[in-house]
Amino acid sequence: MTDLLSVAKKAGVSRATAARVFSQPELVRKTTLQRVLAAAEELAFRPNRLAQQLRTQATRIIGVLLPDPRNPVFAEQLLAMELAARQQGYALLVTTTGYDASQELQLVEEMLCQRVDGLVLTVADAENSEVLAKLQRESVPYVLVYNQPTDPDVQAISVDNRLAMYDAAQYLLALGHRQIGMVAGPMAQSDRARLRYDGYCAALREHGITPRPVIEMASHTRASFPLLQSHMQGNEGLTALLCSNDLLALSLISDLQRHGHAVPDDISVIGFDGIELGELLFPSLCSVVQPREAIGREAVAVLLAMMRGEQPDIGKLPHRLRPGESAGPLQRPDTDAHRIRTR
Amino acid sequence: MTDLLSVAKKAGVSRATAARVFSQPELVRKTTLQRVLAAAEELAFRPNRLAQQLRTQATRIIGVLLPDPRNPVFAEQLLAMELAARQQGYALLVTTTGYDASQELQLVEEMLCQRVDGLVLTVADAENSEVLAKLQRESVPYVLVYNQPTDPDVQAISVDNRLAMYDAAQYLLALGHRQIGMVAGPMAQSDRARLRYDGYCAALREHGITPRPVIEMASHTRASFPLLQSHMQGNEGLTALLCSNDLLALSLISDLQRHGHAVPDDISVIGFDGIELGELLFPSLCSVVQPREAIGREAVAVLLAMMRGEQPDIGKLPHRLRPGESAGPLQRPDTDAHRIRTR
DNA sequence: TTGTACGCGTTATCAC
DNA sequence: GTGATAACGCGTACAA
Repeated sequence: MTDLLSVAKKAGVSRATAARVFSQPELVRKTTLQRVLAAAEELAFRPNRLAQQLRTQATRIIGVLLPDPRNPVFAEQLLAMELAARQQGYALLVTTTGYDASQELQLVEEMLCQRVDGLVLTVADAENSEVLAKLQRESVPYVLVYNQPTDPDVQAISVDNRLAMYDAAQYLLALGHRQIGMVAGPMAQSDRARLRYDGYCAALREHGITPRPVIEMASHTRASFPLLQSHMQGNEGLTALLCSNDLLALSLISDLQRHGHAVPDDISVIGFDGIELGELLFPSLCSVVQPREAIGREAVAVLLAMMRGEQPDIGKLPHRLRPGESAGPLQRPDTDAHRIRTR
Repeated sequence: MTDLLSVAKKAGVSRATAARVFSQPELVRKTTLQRVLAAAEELAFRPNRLAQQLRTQATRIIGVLLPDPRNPVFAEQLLAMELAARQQGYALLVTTTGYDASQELQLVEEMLCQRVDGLVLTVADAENSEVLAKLQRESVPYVLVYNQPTDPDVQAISVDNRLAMYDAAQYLLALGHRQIGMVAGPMAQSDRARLRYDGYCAALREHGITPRPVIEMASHTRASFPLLQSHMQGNEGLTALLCSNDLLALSLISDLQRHGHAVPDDISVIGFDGIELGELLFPSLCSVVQPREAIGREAVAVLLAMMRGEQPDIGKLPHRLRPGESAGPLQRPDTDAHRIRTR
């Protein structure tokens, strides 16, 4: 691959001049500029970013660590980040953890070796994370996304998870529901699921209702109907469910339907994240919407600001409850309800 | 950030020795090894991959270009690639095009500046693509994914799109359907959609049925019901639909349901891709499954083989038709059918 | 306006 | 076993 020196030779100038053509063209006489450009073209010169990066000690690469791109909430954020980053001349180095905290350290370490200019991370549990502990002692700027750590010193882009789920619970309460449960993936692995559970509890208590324990699924994104079944029977059977994320909610809804429960007539379901897909399905998914694109854009913006030495103090991003066909008013008990429905 | 030289000094050895500690530890006396390691630890030495890459002329980075990570088919492939790549010590530089061919060239160019060791691309249209034309003349190994170019010289990982859709159409024919349509996004932008349409046509012709023109949607992933409506009325109204991808199928199904058409009783729908989500919804999505994980893994494997100078001759990967609740046997016309269904 | 010369942090090829 | 030393390709202060 041709380098700057060959271009310089061909154009009959020094390497410095050739270099300037690309870095500070305004300092070069028009005619020589043309000559160099022509030579570069002819030799199919392609500037070597590795050398630039090594020389300038800046890569314009952002390291991204996320649990799983198959969850649309991350895919949507990723897309937004890539767009925002590119617009500022940054590229994305992407790694995935599969929600496995034990991989985080190693993956970040490798991105640091690559000298990424900054990191955007979604860790499993921000409260006790090796990675975060390590990054505290490093000088690389980093931003958490979706995580909501208690430590105010670490920059994090998220909604107010507690309040968001509180709002969702209030929504169900306003619809007349009293038997409300919450479904989540492995709680120990998710700081945000715990906050959301707090919000759920708070809302119920305000109405004099004793919150139920979380119905914990083995997977973050896939519900298991048998684990739910017992909670749905009898006088105190659930009439509404809050899910810690949309994928879980969707899989729950279809499982419910398959087992002859109508949504929302028999049971209302609310998700969390507000992924696009939810709007597009039938029944459409009622969900607590996190502004995923804004979160992605903001993550990049904040990171770039930090690189400039600024201290962007970020507040929580706004959530909103998106109504949907999956959540409706409490139905009066009606034993015939099932008969007229197909399946 | 400390470099090898500082470590060497601290350990009282030359830089060469310090370097050997990391590259060929067996060539270094145990005691000096320890000393260097200790010094490295103490100084928090982190090898600079940029320098390594510049020196060795190899980055162990794979450039990835894909349309949109929000489409699960790409997210699933991306995850598989990241895992496979990492296992071999490679990292992923990811860029997105939003199905916009005019961006492909520029994005690839930037990855080449970064000196990626290879490229994995899904282009809009492999048949007339600037990027591919350019890459022909470069020496970087690259692999197409999902694309199915006619040129046998360009490596591509895909299923046999034509045959796959042919099979799907046969499946519907076997279920008794005769009024079968195909829905797709912008055809001009998708080589694979065109092949799939060919398959659809072939199957219908075999049964003496005249294929219909594609029902073309403005978006690759979102159906518009009004565009479909006219095709569903009357004696020759459609009873089954093939979609060029799963997202389109899902949005179609929910639109149909919302407008009072039952799936599959009024109309059967088959998707293409076999995304996980399809299985998890209700009705579950009947779909032509592409082995997304295998495709991702294979893309990386083939690329690495090419880097080694091998010429991996790859055949098409197998597809399979996954039955699902969205496609069923043709129902005899029954004008009361709607009445007993809710909504 | 252009050229000279040094350094970014490695690896690799020699000698010793 | 270990140590000089030359690349890798570029940016940039400084001199001309």
